[in-house]
Amino acid sequence: MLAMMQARRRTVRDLRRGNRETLLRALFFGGPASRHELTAQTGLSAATVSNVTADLLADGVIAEAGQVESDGGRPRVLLRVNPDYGYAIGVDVGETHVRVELLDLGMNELARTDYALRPARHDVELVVRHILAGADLVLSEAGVPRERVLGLGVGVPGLVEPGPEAVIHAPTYGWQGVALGTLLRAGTELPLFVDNGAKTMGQAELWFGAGRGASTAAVALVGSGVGLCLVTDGGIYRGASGSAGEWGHMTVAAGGRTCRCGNRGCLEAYAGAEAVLDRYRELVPGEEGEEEPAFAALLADRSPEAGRVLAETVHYLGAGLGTLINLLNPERIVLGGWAGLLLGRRFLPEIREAARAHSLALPYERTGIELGLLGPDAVARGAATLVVDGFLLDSQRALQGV
Amino acid sequence: MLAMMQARRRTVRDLRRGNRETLLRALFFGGPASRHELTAQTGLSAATVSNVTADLLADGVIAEAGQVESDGGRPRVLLRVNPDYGYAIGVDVGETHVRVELLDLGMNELARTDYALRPARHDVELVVRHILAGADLVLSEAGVPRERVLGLGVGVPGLVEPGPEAVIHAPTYGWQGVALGTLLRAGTELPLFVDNGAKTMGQAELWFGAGRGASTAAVALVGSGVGLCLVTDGGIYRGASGSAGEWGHMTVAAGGRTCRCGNRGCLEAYAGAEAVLDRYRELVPGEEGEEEPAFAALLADRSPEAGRVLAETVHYLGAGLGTLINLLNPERIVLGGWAGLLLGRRFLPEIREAARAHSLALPYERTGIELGLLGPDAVARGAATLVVDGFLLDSQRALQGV
DNA sequence: AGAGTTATTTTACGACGTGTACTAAGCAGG
DNA sequence: CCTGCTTAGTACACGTCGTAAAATAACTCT
Repeated sequence: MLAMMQARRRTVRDLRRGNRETLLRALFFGGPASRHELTAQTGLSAATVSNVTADLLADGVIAEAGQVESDGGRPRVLLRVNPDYGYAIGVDVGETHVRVELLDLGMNELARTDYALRPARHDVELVVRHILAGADLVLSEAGVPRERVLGLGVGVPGLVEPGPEAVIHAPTYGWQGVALGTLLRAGTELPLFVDNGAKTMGQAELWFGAGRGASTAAVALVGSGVGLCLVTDGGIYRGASGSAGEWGHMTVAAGGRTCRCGNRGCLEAYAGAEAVLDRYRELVPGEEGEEEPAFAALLADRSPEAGRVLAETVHYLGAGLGTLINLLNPERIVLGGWAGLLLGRRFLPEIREAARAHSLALPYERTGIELGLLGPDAVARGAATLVVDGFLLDSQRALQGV
Repeated sequence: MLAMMQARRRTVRDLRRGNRETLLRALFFGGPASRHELTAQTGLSAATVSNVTADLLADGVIAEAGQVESDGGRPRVLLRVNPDYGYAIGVDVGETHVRVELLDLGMNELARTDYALRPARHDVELVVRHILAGADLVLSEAGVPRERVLGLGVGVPGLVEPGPEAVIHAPTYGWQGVALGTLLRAGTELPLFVDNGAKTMGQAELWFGAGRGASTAAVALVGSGVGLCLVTDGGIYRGASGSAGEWGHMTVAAGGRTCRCGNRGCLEAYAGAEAVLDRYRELVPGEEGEEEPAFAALLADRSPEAGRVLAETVHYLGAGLGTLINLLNPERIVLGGWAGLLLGRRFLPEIREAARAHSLALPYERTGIELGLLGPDAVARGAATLVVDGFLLDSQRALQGV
């Protein structure tokens, strides 16, 4: 019922909040800008820009940043987001480590710390302790007072149900219905933002990487497994219960190989690094070693067996990408994740060709397929962007309750 | 750049427009309601409801609709959308006919007409003439003056690029870059809304059928081919260039059967009625007849061959649905289209089971898979809803220019 | 120093939504 | 018939908002 009714703007004060947000986003993404430029960028009148920026200045959210000389007129005063107004903590709960980063509002990294995770031992309590200890550590290391922290963002594997409990289902970790939000809440007062790691990485690429400027995109995270972040209208698309983007388990070969999820013919069973290495070892038996070096070695291997496995991988990846293109008609697709980047660096033209072969001509032409530009920090960085996004949405309330 | 900046509310008048829209949608979808009920439904204050409804009443957009007795107080005055404020024309350009319907704002059908299309002869000029003649006919038949028509909605097959030209690419029809919008514009002044038929059907199911109340949904149109309407935030999702939802050509069996699109392993090559019949005829040779009776006969056929073909169809359909569930995490999936309804009536439990087998447990559980509730008129009816949606969005401007 | 130019801010104004007080319109009971 | 009582809807004063126009600020150029 409520569905098609949509927009729920109410009072005239929402207007102010919205325009404040618009201006702040323009400054955050558009770098330093003068009030004059802001009127052009936002479509607001000069008076409103002046008015709202005065508020933002008074609150300390933005600051003046020098002037720009003019050729015969009053010089423009540049404005920018005050990097020290607040800070965001981003956490990446990965397969082999928990990484904690502290960023200011200029997205400068102030401190970081890493905790190694023994493979296949992902005790939830331990991870929670790492996150909380890491947050304490980076804050004290950078000398940032806790009350200026806008929040703690966490990128985790698996399905995350939105809400304060942030219930996680990550079979690979043995996490079944883990309420990470509740567990973290017991140890910190900070606002929490928990989401799937592919989604946080996706927002990082969208804001600062290969997804810049796209309002409709898909960011693929190909690592040991396969994840995805769907972007619609410039924001992460989460679906009805937060699990949208489970690309890795789409069926690309009905009745095909068995996936670790139990089904058959999943994309992940063909394109995930673990599965690729499995397929290779079926052809050329060898001992199991660490995944990343083994995958790199496979890419360097010029044997026909390696070539066959990789060609197959590209083929199925293309099928998966083609389905994304057909189904979602994205403006851009970003290929990321450590395995995705390794594959892409060598095979991007082939991957594009495979995607073309598995999609309709028109949407394919409208889609740019690019490699991710952010390194291995993208997940933690993206987790911090969740925090920052909340701040941009309502900068007035952000630090009030603390 | 502009992507993450989003909301662009500007002036205080947008507020009014938005609240007017909210109220009007509440009345359109929530049936007759008193002002008092509207305050609860919309969250607006009683004063604003009174104020805005006064505007709407003055404009004739809504009307009073009797009273409701009370148990000891002033009785409520019911308000409803004035069905005769404006009218919408919906057109379905189908495989075998062009259907034109005239609806009032109460979504009552006032008139309709059909033009048969000889199969495989879909001359664009002819279709345009049918549409224009049909519009004239239904208007004169119902005695509706042209200046009270809110627009002409058309559901067509294939990819539709948004914009006034409404360029269509429908290989099955031999339509390559046909600017239907331009062609229609030459023959009528009415506001035009051209979109893919699966999308129009989807919005019809969303508004009045099995999709009611869902804000995230996928409506599948399984006919001779396979189409889809994706719904996000209660509205049709179109992607970057309008072609989102090309579900029929997703790869479900990499390297599998050749599809009429030229690729291999497309869902449509397994689940579209044409392909199903082809597969059956490979097992049991027979002459080609009309598709719908042949498909119905196949469903009635209890031979092992028929059973095998149908089981396979259900299997692949389930793979396609499972991918939708994984990727989009919809609240609801509606199975429609003539072949989809025939299949679903007999095999809905099996289809659900196949979808379950091809998706992750959690999102599957959150998704309701239902049969479409609207009959063969859904495409035309949905085309009219495009018009109505435009009216609800800005009822003030809707009939002004005419 | 004065004219010219461009960037902000101030001012006056009209539009909006809200809360409060008020009016309208019924019922129950004497 | 009249007196409370209840509920629905409206009028009005108020504070907020964004805007256009006018004013001011802060430069450059001559």
